[in-house]
Amino acid sequence: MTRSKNTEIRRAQITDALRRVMAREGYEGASIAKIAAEAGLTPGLVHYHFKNKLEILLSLLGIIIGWQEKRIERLLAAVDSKPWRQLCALIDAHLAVGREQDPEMLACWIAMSGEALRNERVRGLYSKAEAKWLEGIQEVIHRGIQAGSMETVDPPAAAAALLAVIQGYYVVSGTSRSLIPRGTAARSAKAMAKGLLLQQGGLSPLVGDPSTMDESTIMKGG
Amino acid sequence: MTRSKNTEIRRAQITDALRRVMAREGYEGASIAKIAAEAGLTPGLVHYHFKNKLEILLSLLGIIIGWQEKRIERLLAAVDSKPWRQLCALIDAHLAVGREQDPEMLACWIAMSGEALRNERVRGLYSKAEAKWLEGIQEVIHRGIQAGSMETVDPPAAAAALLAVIQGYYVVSGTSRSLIPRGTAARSAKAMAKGLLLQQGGLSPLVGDPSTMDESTIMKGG
Amino acid sequence: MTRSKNTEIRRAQITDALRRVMAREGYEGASIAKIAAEAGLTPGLVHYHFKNKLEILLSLLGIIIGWQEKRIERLLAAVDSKPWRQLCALIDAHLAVGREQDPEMLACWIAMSGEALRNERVRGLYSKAEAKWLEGIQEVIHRGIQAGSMETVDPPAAAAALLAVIQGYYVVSGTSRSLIPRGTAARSAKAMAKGLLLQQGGLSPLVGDPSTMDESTIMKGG
Amino acid sequence: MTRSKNTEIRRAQITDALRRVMAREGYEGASIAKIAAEAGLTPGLVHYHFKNKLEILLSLLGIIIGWQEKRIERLLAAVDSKPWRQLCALIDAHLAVGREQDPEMLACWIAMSGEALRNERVRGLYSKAEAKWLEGIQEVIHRGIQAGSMETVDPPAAAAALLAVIQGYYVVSGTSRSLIPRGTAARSAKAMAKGLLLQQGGLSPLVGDPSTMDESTIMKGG
DNA sequence: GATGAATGAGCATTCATTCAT
DNA sequence: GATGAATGAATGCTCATTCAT
Repeated sequence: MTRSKNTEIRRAQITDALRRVMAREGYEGASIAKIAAEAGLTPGLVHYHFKNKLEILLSLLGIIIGWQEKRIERLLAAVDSKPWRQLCALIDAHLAVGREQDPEMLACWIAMSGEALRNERVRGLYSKAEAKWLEGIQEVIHRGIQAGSMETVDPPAAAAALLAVIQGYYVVSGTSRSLIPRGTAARSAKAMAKGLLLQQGGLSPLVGDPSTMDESTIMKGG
Repeated sequence: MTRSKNTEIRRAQITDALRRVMAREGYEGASIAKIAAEAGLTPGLVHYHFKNKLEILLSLLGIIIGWQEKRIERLLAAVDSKPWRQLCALIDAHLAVGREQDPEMLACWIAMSGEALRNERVRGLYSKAEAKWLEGIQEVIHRGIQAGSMETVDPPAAAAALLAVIQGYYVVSGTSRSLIPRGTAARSAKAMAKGLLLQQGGLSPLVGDPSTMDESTIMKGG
Repeated sequence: MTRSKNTEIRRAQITDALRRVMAREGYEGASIAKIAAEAGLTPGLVHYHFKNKLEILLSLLGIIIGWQEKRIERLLAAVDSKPWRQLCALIDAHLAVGREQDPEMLACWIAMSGEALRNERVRGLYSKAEAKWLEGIQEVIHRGIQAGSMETVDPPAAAAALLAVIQGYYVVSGTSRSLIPRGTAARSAKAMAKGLLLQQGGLSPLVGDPSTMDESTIMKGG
Repeated sequence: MTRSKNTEIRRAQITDALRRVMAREGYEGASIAKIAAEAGLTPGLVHYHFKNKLEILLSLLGIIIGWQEKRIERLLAAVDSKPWRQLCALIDAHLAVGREQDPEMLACWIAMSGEALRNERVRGLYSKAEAKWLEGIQEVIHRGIQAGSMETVDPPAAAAALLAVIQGYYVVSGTSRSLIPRGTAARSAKAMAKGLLLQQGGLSPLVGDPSTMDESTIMKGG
């Protein structure tokens, strides 16, 4: 009696199984049979709980977005923290050694980017996940500007740049791990954030049209 | 008597067809039948010129690497150019509006990253392409340090960071184009390069252990 | 609730369909589509019950071995029978007119010998089937020697020779049926058994090195 | 000019290539491409010289028959030889250690038996090859009977039995080599020939209807 | 004669999905 | 809810054969 409606449990099992299989074999490679086996269920049951394979992927994306949301909320909730502190915490949350994303999720994320390219619904949710990231970063930048500790002419561009940095480290570390010296990702990301969000006097030309920029301009800035 | 060979032409046709189909449908989705149709050939002929599907992918990767190589060589050949100029040129070559990678190639590149995760031979070549990028960046940084116009404690890390930025912009612009304000990629990337390669006095703590960093330290730097 | 299994029934259907198709078209000629059609099933279902085509062949071989085993056990179980009687029964079981192997199974057996040449797993099982035959023959010869009614310097060689006779009649009758006068196989095989297992005084030189043998030696024996 | 009409050379090359490939891979496994490669030719050229794959097989069979014919003619030409000598020579020619058929031809022969089962033209020629064997054996038996050194109520059956022995040793040694003790084939075959062709007084019941035969009958014979 | 390109049918196998039980 | 059978379309690939050169 009371044990009816285990639907949610089953859906979670299946979604999580997709995550693990997809990390190993990609989305196309994650057959219903493999997902079912990974979840300890039968293929038929998978389709009882999900209309089709795409729905499982969307469910997984939804869960990832939820995690993202919670993580960022928690970080921003530390209201008393200074903006730079929060930004560094945000970067560390994604890139710091030891606290690094688990490789399974990383492979999964890269695989999803491929699906996002060609499926509108996946792209919608994937964008939403990236947008959550972006919002968090933007919020911190906004506070930094308010507090006077950050400075940029184009806050959305700066936030997008930091998002790109994080995504970029994901892809490169997933596909050619050895190219990134161990433990440098978070540190470099912070240095780059500094470049984006601390305007040094005289350096602005560098940020401007590169065609008008020459070595001497830069040297002056340095 | 003996019929003349057209293998190279056909291989080029097929490879290019894969590029176009893969941009639309991913690697798994690019069936031999679709590739053949795209190239205006029959499926059997595709296998006459390529041992299997993977070989077409590797052929495509090889071509991309060749392009990369040439592009970077050309940029670096302008020996008289100042390092910062060269670095900006490198960044522009990959990210500047107008000269942007064609979207087909971009989608293709993302799809390949997924294959690189799972297939050793693809990963090998993919890494090689990334390594070519990296070499170019490192070469410029090296010159910049020699010339005294750049400064960093960890050149390989800085180069890797810039590689990640480029890859990151690719992925984000491919999967959620609207998140990146139009025309800001190259500009932001240069600002971040500045953060990496221009050490401002007193700012080093930011680059160091974030746990020892507080707001005041950063302010001093700015 | 849970649907009942019919795998064994289906596997038997499919295995038997292979036997029939293979008799007509050989192993390579027995496509999954043909096997499925012969069994009244769909090709997909064949692969639901068998991992691949080879497994169907091995299943068929296993069944044949089982039959062999039972037939021979039954024959030998007649313990009180005299060895020569048992040997004749064994020969009759394989070669006697009327009780002859069904032609389908015979064609199947020849087709399998071709696969046994090339595939290790098939060869292993095929050998096992032949070894079962051999064991039966050897057991009877052993009893014959014990009882003093049979005589040979090399029992294993004699048993192998009788195995070859049986296999030989199979192949010849399968490939050029008219060459063997109807109804003579079992009779001739018994005469040959006599030559192997009844040592006549003075005849040994015939069995020895043929180079030392001349007509007069043989005549002495006869 | 003079070098035109190399057709026969090419046909021989191709036929011989089929023999080698078929020994390794069977008839179905011997693709035109493999045959061509083995012969050092191009696939197109194979079809210039042979209408289709079957014709190559028939050509090969024709050659084998020719060999058979010559071998047997040579043996029988030694008219002065005594019949038992000739029979032993015949057996040795096929089964004796050292002079054994080359394994390539043996595998080839087994593969052909499979094709003979289902293709009428192959079966026709295959039978013809076996018939040549048979003729040789029958001729020797005839001489033996004339000379009084051999004795049998059914010469064709005896000849067929010896053919079966030879074919049987081929198959068994091809498919499960270890079952036949090394070097015993020819010796056992001769012993069996003796059983067939030397009627010992009182033994006839064994050769007759087995249902009328009992142990005592046989013991009398021994 | 000879080459290599091209075709089209066929192959074993995989798989998302449906459905009877 | 849950199972396992069943389907049918697709996939990568092979191959005998044809043909322009």
